[in-house]
Amino acid sequence: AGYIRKVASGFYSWLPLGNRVLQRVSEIVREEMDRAGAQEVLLPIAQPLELWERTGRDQSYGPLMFKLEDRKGTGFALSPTAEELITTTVAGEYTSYRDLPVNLYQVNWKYRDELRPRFGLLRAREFLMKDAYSFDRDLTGLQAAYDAMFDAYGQVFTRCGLTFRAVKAQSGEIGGDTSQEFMAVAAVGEDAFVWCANCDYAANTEAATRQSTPEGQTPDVGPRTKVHTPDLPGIDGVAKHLDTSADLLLKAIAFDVDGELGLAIVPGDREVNEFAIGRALSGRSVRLYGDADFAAHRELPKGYIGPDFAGATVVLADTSVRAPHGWVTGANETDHHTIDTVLGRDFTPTHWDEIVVVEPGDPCPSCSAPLRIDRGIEVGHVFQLGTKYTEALGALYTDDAGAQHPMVMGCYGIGISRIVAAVAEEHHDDNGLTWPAALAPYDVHLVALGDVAQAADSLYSELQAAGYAVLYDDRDARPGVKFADADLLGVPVQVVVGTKGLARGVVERKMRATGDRDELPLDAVVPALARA
RNA sequence: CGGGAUGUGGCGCAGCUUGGUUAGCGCGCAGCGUUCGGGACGCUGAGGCCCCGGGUUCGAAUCCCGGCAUCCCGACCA
Repeated sequence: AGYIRKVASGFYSWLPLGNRVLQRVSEIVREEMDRAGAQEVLLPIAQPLELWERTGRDQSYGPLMFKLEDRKGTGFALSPTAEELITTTVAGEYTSYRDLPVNLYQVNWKYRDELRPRFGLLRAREFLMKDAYSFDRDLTGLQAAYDAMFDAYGQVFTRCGLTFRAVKAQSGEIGGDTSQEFMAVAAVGEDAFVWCANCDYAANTEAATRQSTPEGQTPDVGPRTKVHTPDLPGIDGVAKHLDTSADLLLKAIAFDVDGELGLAIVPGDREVNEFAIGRALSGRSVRLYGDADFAAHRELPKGYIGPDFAGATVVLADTSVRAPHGWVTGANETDHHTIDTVLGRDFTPTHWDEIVVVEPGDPCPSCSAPLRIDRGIEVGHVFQLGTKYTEALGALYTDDAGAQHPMVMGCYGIGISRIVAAVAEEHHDDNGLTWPAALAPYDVHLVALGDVAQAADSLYSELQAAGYAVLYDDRDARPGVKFADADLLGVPVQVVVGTKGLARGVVERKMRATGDRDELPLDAVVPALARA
């Protein structure tokens, strides 16, 4: 429809129509940020690499950053986000408890050299983002700032016409503790999220958990018995060979925890959530074993590790392992499993938690109703960061007793260019776009048909004088072309001035989204539009 | 980074297997004419380093080698 044009993978030019939509989203965001008490700033996109070295994120962000050098060889990065720069800025400008709280935001281009840009604007390498950063004296202040931002975000997405859901999130690279994502519900979305139709629980798949299983009775089964299970790759093969089902097997997934061996124990039909292991062992560094780890630890019988493996210092079991079964598990010996393996008698986990990837139908952790999974586009994300950046970069304030403390920080992002794509995804039909009024590039699409220039010109002026943004199609083209183009561009209200109607003193109005049409008196178009 | 595919006027594509006239089609664009309320039609015309660099050959869009770019799946990441 001529809104954007691709320049390179992940880079887009915004043409006149697209730019107008982008500006409208930006203005909505600015209004809601200002209303929430934030102040707009504008930071440089090219930022000294030295700044990123101070928090170590030049390494952890690494290849995701576009880097460049000036003529003297000083390194810069194109901003993928701006925690470092805003924190040093605040450290230089605000020093007293009397200065806090403060909340600064900008609307600016961000750059991330994604491994695989895709889906047009949904995952671009250059994208317009609103990033806000709050600084408070303490956690109470942070919570208030976070809540205000959360509410403002809801306003923004509602005004943009998106169907969205706020979900509990994993913080990821940015760091910090509490965080929530705003997902625009869309089948093309890259992210799956879990939600409960019965209560307000919602979380992305990394953060989602199911209701825990209570402690059960000890099952009445015979002694643990070793069986020969050669050449049986995978859980299903073993289950079939032993004439049982995958959910009665236990997987023992090896992971590294601060250099020691950990095992994650889950039923054979479930996947381990690596993030959940990290949460369960909070404070410790966790990483699932890969091929290189098994190569370095020949003593591990890969594929045949049991929950009682002697070398493991941490045995973290999903609570569903409490179910009273005689489990089939690895025998800690290649080509062998054991049957009738019983919790408490044959193995004892050191830790319990919810560590499986949630699947549809699992019980909701807060109300036990069946959970559902949908896909969405992440259009916003709010974080409670704490003092990770303010300590590293020296953003301190002096309290009323003269003591210094790191400021308590939050950060809040909205993908503005991504919203444009998400709204287009939700608001279109076979003929083209059907913009919500708040985002449309124009309020009215005025179509002149035939020899009506005088009437159409004056109506155009009249509408503009009344404050409407009007797209005026006065081309010398056939009616069908004009109608089709008007539908394609998706301006919410079409006003058609034609010779037939003009003879009766009327123009036709068509609502793009619904297709509803009616006639308006030529001399009362503005008041009629105002009533709608 | 692994797998798959594609690069030919502004856009969408054919031609390549089997090398050989001025490289073709649709849309779009320009001029003229007829049309004119749901993507009209006729005539005329403009517009192409056939992704780039090597090579084979009398001759390469076509065959060979090496790059680059783009898209899709996955891994990864927000």
